[in-house]
Amino acid sequence: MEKNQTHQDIAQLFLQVIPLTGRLFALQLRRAGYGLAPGHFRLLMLLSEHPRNITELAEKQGVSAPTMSNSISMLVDRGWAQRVRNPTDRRYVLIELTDEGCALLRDIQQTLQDGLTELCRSLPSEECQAFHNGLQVMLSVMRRAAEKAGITEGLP
Amino acid sequence: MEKNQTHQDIAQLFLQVIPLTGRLFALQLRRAGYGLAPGHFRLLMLLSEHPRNITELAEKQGVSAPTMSNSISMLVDRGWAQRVRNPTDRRYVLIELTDEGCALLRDIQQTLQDGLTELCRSLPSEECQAFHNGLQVMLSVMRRAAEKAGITEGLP
DNA sequence: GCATATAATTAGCAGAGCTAATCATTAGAG
DNA sequence: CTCTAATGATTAGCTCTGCTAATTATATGC
Repeated sequence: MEKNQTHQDIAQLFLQVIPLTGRLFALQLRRAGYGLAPGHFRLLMLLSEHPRNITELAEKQGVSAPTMSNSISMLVDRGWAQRVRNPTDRRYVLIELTDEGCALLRDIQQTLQDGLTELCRSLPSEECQAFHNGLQVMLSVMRRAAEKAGITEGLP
Repeated sequence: MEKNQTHQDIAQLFLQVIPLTGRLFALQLRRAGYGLAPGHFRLLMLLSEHPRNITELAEKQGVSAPTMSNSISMLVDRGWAQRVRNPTDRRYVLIELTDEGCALLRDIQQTLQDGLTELCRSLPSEECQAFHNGLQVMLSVMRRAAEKAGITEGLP
């Protein structure tokens, strides 16, 4: 029973912190002025690993294929990605980041990272450590959740 | 220099785990079938504390007043909230949850909580503890971030 | 008592999500 | 070999969440 108590506490904390964090993430991204939605940041990260096709991206992102197709069109229109038809099976369209797309991702990552690093700076080192450990557990938990939800995670 | 290394690690982990978590959160909410966006969940939580006016909600949520007005209209149309004019200053509109709105929030909270509790069940107890500690630090960090970003946080 | 400030809404736009329908290409059965 | 399935991507048409600019209603203050 004691352990279930902890699980409840975790769930309650989680439901407080995640929506807040999500709002902040969206807000920072909006203020950065690139017109990127929160989901597109992850999309850029997926593409930065290696080119992928629409269907795979849609699955990994947990959205429908038409939605992904539109998102990619947006990235292409802005010069951040390009469509490449697979010559051996011409049904497939491989999406790859352009140099500008890579630069954009690096830029946004750097901005967000700087902000967070700044926030961590005033943290006592044991809290820093706790944050770090907690994030590691959270990542593994969320990866299992992703698997269960059918959105194959796919980041290294 | 060693501490900055930790900060970097934290930031990188954070940028991996938060977008993934956000996608999962949005997906679960979409699949729950209430037609709620991730931000609306937090909005319901804010309203469940006590009634607030549009401007205050917009600030706390980090969106513009017109956007908040529209979101509230949606909640009202679906019977989850109601507008009440403040009689002493009739410019203000206080938004309060209806009983249906409270029930909806409880319902969604329960669903999300159950899913997370289930995921935690298979976690070794020290990882559970690490997750819990990490979330506490994260909450305090995000509250400071919210303050810096000008979205006064306001949850207890 | 009238100008100004404040709270909320409306108008009008872009973009992200959906389903259903369509187009292009490949794979497979006869 | 051809003609039907299946598969991948897109288009069409909708809803909803964001935004800014403009409008309406109410209070405040000189």
